Amino acid sequence: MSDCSSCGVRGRAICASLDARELAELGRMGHRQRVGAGQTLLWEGDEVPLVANVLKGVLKLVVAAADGREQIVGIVFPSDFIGRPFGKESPYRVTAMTDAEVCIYNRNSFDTFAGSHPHFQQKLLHRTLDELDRARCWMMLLGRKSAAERVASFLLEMSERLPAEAGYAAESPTRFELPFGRQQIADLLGLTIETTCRQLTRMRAEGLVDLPSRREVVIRDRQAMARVAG
Amino acid sequence: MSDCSSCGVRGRAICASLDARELAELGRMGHRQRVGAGQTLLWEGDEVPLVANVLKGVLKLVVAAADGREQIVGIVFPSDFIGRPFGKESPYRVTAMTDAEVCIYNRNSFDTFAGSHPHFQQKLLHRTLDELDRARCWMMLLGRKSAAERVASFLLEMSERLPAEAGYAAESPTRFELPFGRQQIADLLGLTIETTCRQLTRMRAEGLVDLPSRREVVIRDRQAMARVAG
DNA sequence: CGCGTCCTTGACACATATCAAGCCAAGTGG
DNA sequence: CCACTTGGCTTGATATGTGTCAAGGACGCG
Repeated sequence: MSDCSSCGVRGRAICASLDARELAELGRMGHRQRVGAGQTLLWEGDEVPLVANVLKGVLKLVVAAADGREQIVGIVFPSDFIGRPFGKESPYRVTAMTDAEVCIYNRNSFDTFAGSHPHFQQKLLHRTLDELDRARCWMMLLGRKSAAERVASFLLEMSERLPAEAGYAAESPTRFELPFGRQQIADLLGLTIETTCRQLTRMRAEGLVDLPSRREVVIRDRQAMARVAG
Repeated sequence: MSDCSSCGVRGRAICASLDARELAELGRMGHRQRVGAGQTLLWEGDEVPLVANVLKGVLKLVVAAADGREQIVGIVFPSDFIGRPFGKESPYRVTAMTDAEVCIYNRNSFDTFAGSHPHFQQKLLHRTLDELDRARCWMMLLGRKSAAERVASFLLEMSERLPAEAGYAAESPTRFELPFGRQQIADLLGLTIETTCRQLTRMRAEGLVDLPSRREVVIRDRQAMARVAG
């Protein structure tokens, strides 16, 4: 059982639509859990019926082929929702990219709760629609964009979606720290690690970005970057 | 105002969750409309607030870049739902691939109706979740699969999703007619028309498929095809 | 029959993958 | 504090799959 009143994402997660009594009811059904970086919370085709809210950290949704190729099909941040409500098994793996903390619910109880709280379900629908839009834009990137365009698009999207860290400006920060390494950028962009790397090097050489350390990025010319993103 | 009782997809579309009284209410809000092949129902960034159900025909959802490159990010069949409820503009274009017929609703009225009919909204959520899963699997295809794998995956998916035409077996038909031409297959797979074409020719030469006419497909070796699909 | 559109095939170019080495930073143990 | 190791990153050389450009073929339609 979770103490929702102390929850860091209270107000941003789907739970925001609940009043005190409802929140208590849902809280009794869920519990917090830590997930270490690299640990997998949910396997594709998993029987385990669970859904969750992200409290802390960043997780990836991965579709893997039999031969080991991987494509990251989504990234979830604090206050985002994880899982496949309503009986279907998850078609993708959910793995933590950083140390994370999630609030887990049994899917059946969650489904029942959602079914009897329309406002809550509506929130879930909103989120799912937004996710769908994002996924579809990403399909354009994967299907039609060049390596340079992909990397530029990626950096711009990250600069907007990454939760502002302490010390960085909140709105469209120009400097941010990626929660993952080169291979994972490649898996996200549908490229190899080498191509990804070369593009980053080139962009640094051209003065578009600065890369102070492995995971830090400074966008030096946002406009030019947007032009490259296509 | 539509006559829902005579609707061809009554029972399969989201409206299936409604009783007679509710159906009448929704019916008063909607009206049928024909959309000719090639005609665009909805433009990306469109202000027109509408959503719709597909009654007949096949439509594509397209994301286009400034330079003309296009990526099809979804295909909708009869009983499928079109549009972006809850205030956001559609991020993609919706164009008919065949002569089609849709049942159109004003988005605001639709939102209000959905908000007050939880069962209906739940159906919408189910559909959206399914769409999202499908989109994510497609991302794997676009990001990581070879041309041969893409074409094979495409043919298999079409053989399952294409509404069975008269004269064809209903379940996973081996013979079917594509509702679109080579360029559109290419836009769907993130390939050029030439590459798509060559792969089809190769598969025919290898005896995997038969292509009796431009739009007809016969899968001759489903298992081998699945193996190629990766 | 002639015309237009879509499809197919071919030759070639090029972007990205692949293979292989080396580099760098952080950690570990002496 | 300094070798040494390790894992991730970067760079280079080369291969290859897919795109591009161009021509020809098939089909449908007036």
